[in-house]
Amino acid sequence: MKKETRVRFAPSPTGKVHIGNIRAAIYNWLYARHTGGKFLLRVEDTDLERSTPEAIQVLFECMKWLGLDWDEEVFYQTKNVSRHLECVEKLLESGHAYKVEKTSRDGKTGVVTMFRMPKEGTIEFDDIVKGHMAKKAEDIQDFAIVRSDGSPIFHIANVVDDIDQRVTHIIRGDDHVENTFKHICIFRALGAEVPRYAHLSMIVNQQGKPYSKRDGAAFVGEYRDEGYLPEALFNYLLLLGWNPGDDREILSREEMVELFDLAKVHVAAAKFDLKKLQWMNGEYIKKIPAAQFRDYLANAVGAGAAHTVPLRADIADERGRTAWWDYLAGQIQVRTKFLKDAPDAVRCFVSDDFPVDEKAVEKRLRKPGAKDALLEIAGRFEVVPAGDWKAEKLEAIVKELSQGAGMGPWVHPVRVAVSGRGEGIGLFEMLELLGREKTLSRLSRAAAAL
RNA sequence: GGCCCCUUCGUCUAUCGGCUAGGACAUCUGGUUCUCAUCCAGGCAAGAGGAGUUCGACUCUCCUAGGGGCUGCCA
Repeated sequence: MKKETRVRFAPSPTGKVHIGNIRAAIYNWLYARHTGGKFLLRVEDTDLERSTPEAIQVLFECMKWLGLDWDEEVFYQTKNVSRHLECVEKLLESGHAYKVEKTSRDGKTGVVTMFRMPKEGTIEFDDIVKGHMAKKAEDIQDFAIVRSDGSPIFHIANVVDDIDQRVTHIIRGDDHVENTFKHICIFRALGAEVPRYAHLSMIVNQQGKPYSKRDGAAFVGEYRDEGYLPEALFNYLLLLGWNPGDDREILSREEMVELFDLAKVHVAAAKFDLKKLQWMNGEYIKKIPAAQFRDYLANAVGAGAAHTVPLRADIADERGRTAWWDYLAGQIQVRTKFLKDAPDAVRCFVSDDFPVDEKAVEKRLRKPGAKDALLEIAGRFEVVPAGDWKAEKLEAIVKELSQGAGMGPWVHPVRVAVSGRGEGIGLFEMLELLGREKTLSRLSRAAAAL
């Protein structure tokens, strides 16, 4: 029987979750799901000074948001310290480690435990993405594994935990390649099987530099706050360094799991392109089921599950209200780039107290002829009975008014008068949704203000 | 400095010795249109440089240049 694949995502909770980091999590998760193995989460919190509970909470939230569910219990590195030290004892006994008095960079002097690197030979491994890697043992210095205060250092903790968690594949950032040569030596010294490695290239910023904390938009939570859909971020990050081998770019989670292949992961660093993420986000917004999008909007503006239509007393029955919301939501969905911006487009339909864009007023209303246009249109609309108040009918009226000269001069002032904005859903659809009464009252209110 | 890795349109990428170098995003042009979007049609745009191997090189080898990683009692 083939050994079960076990991978782990092992962040250190010293800050917010970085996009490069979360991409490593995505790749690990996909590899586990693809192989039917296990995806483990290990919190490497041995840096007591910088690790915080808040960072761990943020980590969990971000993973949950992206749909990265892990198997088994969360493994906290600090809880395995006795095992780390036990293994250090073994290394000391076998001569793979030794103690020495050292002075650190910041001037502290104390006794640390060092791992003894082999002095000759070559250390090699076959990286699933980078290919064959080799390094002369003499090029690697002995390195510390226990601090002078007795606490284990990353290298030993990381390896011992991987042994204890029975990790079979280590998929992590490129910045760990050099460590890998060291870690392989520890695995061997401990008599453990060396796992397979896959090192992922970095994601760099618009300037082509590795993301740093100064970059902004480097943290997963910021994308959520900006209104990006988790599916879009997930898909985008996946494509930064991997592709299914054909022209498909928008992939369902199932397709991703089925097609993901570590061997096809790109070796070179990839630059993060916000424009493409935005496009992808729009694609995913279009894919939201209509009813779900409609409910999101209704909830966002307080209409809730009852789908109330505050401005339309004439729409009384439940079916009519839902149909009204379906119509509105359908119009808005295709124009939505960021989910969080969509509710603003709804305000003028549910309240008379809607925001007004002064620039639009200046451009479309405070113009010679605008007032007359509003009054003229209002006059023509007034004779339309409530039963005929449909987009097609209203459009026909304005078409006739404009006599083939273009509806712009009529349409623009009306739009701003009834919605307070210069852009939005089709005007006649807008008027139909608003209803006869509200349209007429807003037109006269706007005309009176001019 | 030393060791290691990387290099195809502006960006993400396809190509695994036969290429008129394909797609997507961005951008530009045109169409649809009442605005903003959507949608449709089309355009611009790439193998870092140099040697070598080969009938043939983006693809293999070497050198150079540029970029990156590591070189901690951080992870």
